[in-house]
Amino acid sequence: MPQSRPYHHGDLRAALLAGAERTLRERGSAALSLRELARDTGVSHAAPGRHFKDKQALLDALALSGYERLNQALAAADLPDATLEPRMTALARAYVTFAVANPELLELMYSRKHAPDIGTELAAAAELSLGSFVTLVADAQRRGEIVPGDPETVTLTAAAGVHGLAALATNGSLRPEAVLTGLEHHIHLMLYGLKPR
Amino acid sequence: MPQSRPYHHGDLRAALLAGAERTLRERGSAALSLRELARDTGVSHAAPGRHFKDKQALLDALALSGYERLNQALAAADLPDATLEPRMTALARAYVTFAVANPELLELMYSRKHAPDIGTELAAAAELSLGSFVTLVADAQRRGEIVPGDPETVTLTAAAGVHGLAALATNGSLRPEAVLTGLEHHIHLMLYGLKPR
DNA sequence: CATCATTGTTGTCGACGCCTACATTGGCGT
DNA sequence: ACGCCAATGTAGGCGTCGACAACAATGATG
Repeated sequence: MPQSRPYHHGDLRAALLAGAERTLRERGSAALSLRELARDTGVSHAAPGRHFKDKQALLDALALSGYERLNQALAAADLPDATLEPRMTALARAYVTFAVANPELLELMYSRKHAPDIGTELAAAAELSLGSFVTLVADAQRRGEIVPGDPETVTLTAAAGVHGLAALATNGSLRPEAVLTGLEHHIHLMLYGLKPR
Repeated sequence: MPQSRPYHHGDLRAALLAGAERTLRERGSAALSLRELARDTGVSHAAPGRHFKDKQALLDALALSGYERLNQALAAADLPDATLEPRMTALARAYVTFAVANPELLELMYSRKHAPDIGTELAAAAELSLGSFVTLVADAQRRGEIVPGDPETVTLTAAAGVHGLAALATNGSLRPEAVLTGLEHHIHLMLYGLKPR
């Protein structure tokens, strides 16, 4: 039942992305081989070239899809009407959860090596992720729940804290569950500061 | 003056590490090729194999040397007698400065793919970096300058903030100089929190 | 129904990582 | 002083990879 596939695959591009993400998750981005990917997908070794001009283009596409899913997760987790602390906690939980579930993908998304052209597209997607936190900060400032000042700066401090937590959770410095269960506490510390009141 | 080198290089291992780091800095870890490195160093393509069992071993050695220099920089920048805020600022500045000066190296150090055996050595070096912040927090708690509670947890929040800043500074989300000049402000926000007092 | 852009295949090239067999060297024990 | 040997470097080869070019099948469009 080798059931010879039709000459045209139908949706090879999506199949390649799916297979590539599987390998990425299981063995890391360095282990990704276009030829192996083609074999696993049942096409010739040059077929991927029709959909991705080179290996970097495939990685860029993976990163972009990662940002889309991350942004979706952040949007779904947002609590636009909640006050600062629960809202920040919800967003942070979504971010860290994504990071823990897709560590290699997140590493790829943050990796510094992307073509300059797709770079703009990726930068836009990345900015969108930050956007969730920007509006959170802006809303909170409007309600006086948060220190005044340049929203960008304040957002940056918050985003850095969340991203740093995710990074430490995914690179083995920290047990991921510990980060997730202790998240409320961490967010509380972030919001109220390390100095005693 | 091709001055044929003596058969034995003298310190090939160090020369390889230096050359590798140069390539890492200029073209990223993916562009690192053992054969090219051997050519640039003027030895045969198999010579590196005498000092690094495979490519990953070379990368591990690079990461380890990175941790050593980072720890040295942190130790040199520490102000053991200063109060919390200036001390934290000094450490954070050293960390972010290192990150901005060695972005690819830091990415390699944080990358998730290291052999399990060297992994222990790397983990120890990484823990040493965190150590600077741990003692900072412990000292501050002793003086009552900081919230009480599990020092690990408190340290984690602080370290995550600093590392997150460094990550955002190196991956292009942020202009590195902006992070460095705004560091005092960010640290202040971290210590005093985002909520108004 | 002819045409042709799209998509997949085959074949090839140079470079790479890694392995094995061999050559040179310098240090160590006698 | 000298012979042995571990350490270090060399030469060659194997299988795989990414990229490219030339060719084949397909199906949409007129």
